[in-house]
Amino acid sequence: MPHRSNLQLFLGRLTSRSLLHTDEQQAILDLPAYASQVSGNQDFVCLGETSDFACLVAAGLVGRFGQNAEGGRQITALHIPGDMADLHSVVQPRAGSALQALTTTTILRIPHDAIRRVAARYPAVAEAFWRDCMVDAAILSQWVVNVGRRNARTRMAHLICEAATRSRKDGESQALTFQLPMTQAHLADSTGMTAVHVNRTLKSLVDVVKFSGSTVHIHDWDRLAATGEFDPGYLQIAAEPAERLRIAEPA
Amino acid sequence: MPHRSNLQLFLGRLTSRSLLHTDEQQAILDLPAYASQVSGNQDFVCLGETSDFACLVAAGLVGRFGQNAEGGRQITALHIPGDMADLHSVVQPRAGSALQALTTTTILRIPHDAIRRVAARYPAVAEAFWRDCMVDAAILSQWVVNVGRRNARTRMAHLICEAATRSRKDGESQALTFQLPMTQAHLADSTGMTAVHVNRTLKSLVDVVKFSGSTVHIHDWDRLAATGEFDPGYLQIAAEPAERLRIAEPA
DNA sequence: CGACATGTTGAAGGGGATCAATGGTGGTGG
DNA sequence: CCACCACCATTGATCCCCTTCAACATGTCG
Repeated sequence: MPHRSNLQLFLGRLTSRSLLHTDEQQAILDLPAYASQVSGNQDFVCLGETSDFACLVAAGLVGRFGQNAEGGRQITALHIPGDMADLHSVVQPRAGSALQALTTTTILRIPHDAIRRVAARYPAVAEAFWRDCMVDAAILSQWVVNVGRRNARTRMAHLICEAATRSRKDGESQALTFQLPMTQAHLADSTGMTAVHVNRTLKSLVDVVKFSGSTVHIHDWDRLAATGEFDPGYLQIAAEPAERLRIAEPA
Repeated sequence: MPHRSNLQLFLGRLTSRSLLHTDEQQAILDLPAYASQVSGNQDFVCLGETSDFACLVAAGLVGRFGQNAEGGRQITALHIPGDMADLHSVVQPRAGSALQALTTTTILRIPHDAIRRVAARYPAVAEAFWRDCMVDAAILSQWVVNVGRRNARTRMAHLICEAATRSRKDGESQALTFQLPMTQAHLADSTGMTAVHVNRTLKSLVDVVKFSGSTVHIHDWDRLAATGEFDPGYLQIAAEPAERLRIAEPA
């Protein structure tokens, strides 16, 4: 199956927080997936739409968008490759916000039916799905704090720290260079700022972090994390297998 | 059992969105619950703490709190009676944010064990729990938009509309008077503003909505909803039983 | 009655928005 | 191969929403 490696990436996300047996892992890898390309700044899930599949990001970058009455856009979540952008749609099929590709993106559509079948057969998988959704919620909660109670520099630094940490490959230490194909307008929509002010803020951070095209170079992680008031705990990235949880069918 | 009516309220929340059979409903009503009082401005779940119970709000008001480095507080969620304030803790026992009573509050502590047993025995209940958590996430997502892309008047109006709609009793139409025991400082922490500016903003809304102590009087719902850009869809309050979902064990 | 939380009001300042223009850069087609 | 165009980054000038600080009023509860 050609999509195997992408499902593997998603499985890696799950197993970094939840303990799954090999048959359960296999069931996830065997999920049917239908690839499609979406070009930048194009919605592939629209507000209010009812879908019968969930979207796994295979490559590129996806943003969840909200909007105010004047048309001002606000990104409420970012999804990088390996993320299931709308796993919640399994349990709540009517989309409460739009999903848009921020750059050319490949997504795998996975039918809700198939996901539900796996979740019904393996309670530990259902639990892992639920937990994954709750990590997204924890991130959302941090974003409220970020936008509500931090100034521009801190917001921007926090966003970059989060993106860097989430981009980290399983087992690796913090990468100081990673891909983040966002324009300054996207950064503005993520932080509740203006594109103009994003530009000025990035300039003020230039000796700590630097964008070159779609790759980010962090020169001083400690300083970036300090100015971003960043504590990675909420991302629930288990360092040790022992920290991974399994509630279903206790041994 | 003395806590029966509170569990009934929680059950009502669940069944307003999910279809549950009578035995499943009964299992929820039979959950063990240990009441405790918390006085205002007092944390009862602390950041980073690992808990083995979830907290059902029986009376009063609860806020989930985040903080920035300078000590600025940000409320990221409000929980009214009938809400399980940290249902997510079932699947993620380490608290990512603090829970604080905003006024004198009664909470019922329900052991994770018991909740897990019910969820394991009745998949439809597990699904209802998951769905309930996703409604909280949808609210969180709206808060990001609110704080990120709306001005003070709109923010405040939106918050009040949301509180009013959530306070609505099952089956009733929109109440124009309801309890919301929050100080202006609490409102400020919920909207990412200053207490001073909350005061001025409320004054500018005075012919649409008015606080008297802890009760809110809405004089003109339509105008309040319009200035708050409020669309209740995200709260997923099913008007018709037919809109309620059940995925497990399809008929 | 006194202490303390909460609400109210004024004055001044700033962080970020807004508006507008210019400079890069990559893609595309003639 | 270059002209053109769309998109993105950058910079300056001005404005205003909201913050900050400070004082005072009001209420409430021991």
